[in-house]
Amino acid sequence: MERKNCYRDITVKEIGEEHIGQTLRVAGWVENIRDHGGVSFVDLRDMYGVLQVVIRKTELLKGLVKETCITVRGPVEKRDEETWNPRIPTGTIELEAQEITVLGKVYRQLPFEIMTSKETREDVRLKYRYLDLRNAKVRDNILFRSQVIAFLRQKMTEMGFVEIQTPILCASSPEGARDYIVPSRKYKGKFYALPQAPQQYKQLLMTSGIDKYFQIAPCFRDEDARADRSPGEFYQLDFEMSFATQEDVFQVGEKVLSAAFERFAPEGAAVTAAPYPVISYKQAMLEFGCDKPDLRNPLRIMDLTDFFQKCSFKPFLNRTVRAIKVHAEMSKGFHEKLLSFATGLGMGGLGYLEVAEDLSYKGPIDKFIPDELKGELRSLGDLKEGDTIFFIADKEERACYYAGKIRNELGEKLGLTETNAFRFCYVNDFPMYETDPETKQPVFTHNPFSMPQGGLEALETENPLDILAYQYDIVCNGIELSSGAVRNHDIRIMEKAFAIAGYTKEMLESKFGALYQAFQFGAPPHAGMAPGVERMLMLLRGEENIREVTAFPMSGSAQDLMCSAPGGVTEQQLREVHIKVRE
RNA sequence: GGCCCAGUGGCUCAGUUGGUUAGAGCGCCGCCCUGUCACGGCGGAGGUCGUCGGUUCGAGUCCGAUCUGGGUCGCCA
Repeated sequence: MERKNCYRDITVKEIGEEHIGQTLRVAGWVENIRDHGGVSFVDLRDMYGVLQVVIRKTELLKGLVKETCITVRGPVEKRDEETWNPRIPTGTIELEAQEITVLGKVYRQLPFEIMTSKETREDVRLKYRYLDLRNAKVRDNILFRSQVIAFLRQKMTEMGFVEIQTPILCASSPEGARDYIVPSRKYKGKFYALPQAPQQYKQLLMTSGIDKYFQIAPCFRDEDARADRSPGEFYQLDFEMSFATQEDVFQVGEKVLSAAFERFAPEGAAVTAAPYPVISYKQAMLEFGCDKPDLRNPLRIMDLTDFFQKCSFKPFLNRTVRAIKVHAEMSKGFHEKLLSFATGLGMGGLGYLEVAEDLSYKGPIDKFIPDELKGELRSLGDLKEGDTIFFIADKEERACYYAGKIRNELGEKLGLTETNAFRFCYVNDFPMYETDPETKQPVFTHNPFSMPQGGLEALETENPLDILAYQYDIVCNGIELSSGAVRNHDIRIMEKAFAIAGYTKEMLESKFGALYQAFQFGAPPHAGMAPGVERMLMLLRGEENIREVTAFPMSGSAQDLMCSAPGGVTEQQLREVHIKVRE
């Protein structure tokens, strides 16, 4: 039991039938008042739960309204059995108030009702977030977040990782997202930047000889929001390991994520056990139509481009043809809805064939498939009686994209996609470079600090677009949880890699000076990743919006509606940092 | 920056083809009620319909602009 003081002897978490007969003091908020004239009931809420307070001395009700902060003293009593409330843990007891003291008075009408705050307009909730958080349903996500973060810390520490805080005020980095910048007072015209990720610091820690680093790291990016992406700041479970290969990182990632998901997933949820399936970027784009495969969906996309070049169906000639085989009952109405979904995406149509009992095909495309090729299609698609095979044809990139969308739609609408499951995989072998559509020159696809596969030799001899990077993502249920890479720790390979992307040695030296210098002094090979904390929490809680797992979120347009940030500053503050705001 | 949706008492929403004094539920205030637990009953207050401009005899409703919020594309190495 907590130490007693003038506010309370016990919390609602601790109080129980064992306290019946004792006179105790409890503190909290008035969640509800039910006034029956001679007797009244107050639901007293603290962080842990709700306790019914009975008031027989009517004068004690005076001054109480919903959400008044009070302390109550009186005997704990057993309720008559017919008045038990099975919906709360304290439902068999109540406290009879002998004395009530108001600790925090309510002076104004509340902007919304606490118990139903989630139904209120979001900007109003955010303006009064401290009231929104009084709602147990809202608050529980934040308490849950605390537990998950504590667990992740414990797990990483157990695995020998050292938590190290890296700077919040650091140098602006030219690559990546837009930086939040902070003007310097001491150096006129110079700026700090808030870190988009502790990327360079953690690599420098490896160079320092720290073997395994981690951090629940705040990251800041000045980009526009999405439902699953806060504008401004978010947290990553950032970690990095020396003398580590891709496989070593995979083992740590799957260990910590499976442990966390097994511990915190809803009752009965299936969680992928380590080791996770590893899917190459190329395979993901083919079989899933995107680089974020949702493995809850059993359907796979196949490529029938070559086959259809031998057939006479004109819309499929000189097109990439992807196909999805489904074994499920489908009504005419289902096909109509699916077709309108497809055309809604921009597709010209959605052909399909049904496999009949005698293994012949039913569908308008059948007559374009020569009889001698019908068997080939059957074996290519492993087609059986009752199967339906859908065809998606377009230019390669479109066909790939559409096939992915159709796969998702089929999986969901036919009920094939698992529910209450967390299906993880790694996606790896991302291309190192892609072509900039404007300049037609190679640019880094993802992280410029990744090690190219094949090292210096590949950079010197191969077409840059064919070079793969030791770059990988963790994907869960179609959501990218994390990116990571084996880093490029060799200064010569780095110079070459940046040269291909159009950076001179001088640019590399000036923009990434610290890494460039550090890697000249015996840098160890190292690798890591950084799963997003909010993404994990959203998955675990089934929340669609990142604000629901953040205590004090900004609005989508990057404002703190509660504290009015960003806000103006005084002329003096501006002068001190050498800034004049243009009208 | 583009596109889509929304904005009507404190909250959630209704409001027909442009036509009387803009309604409901919850909350709030007052009174009644000795076992409720989203208690119940009776009564009451509370709205320049986001803002500005236009069309019209007349605008919550139609048009234009703008602000705010949400979603999304761009963006997010």
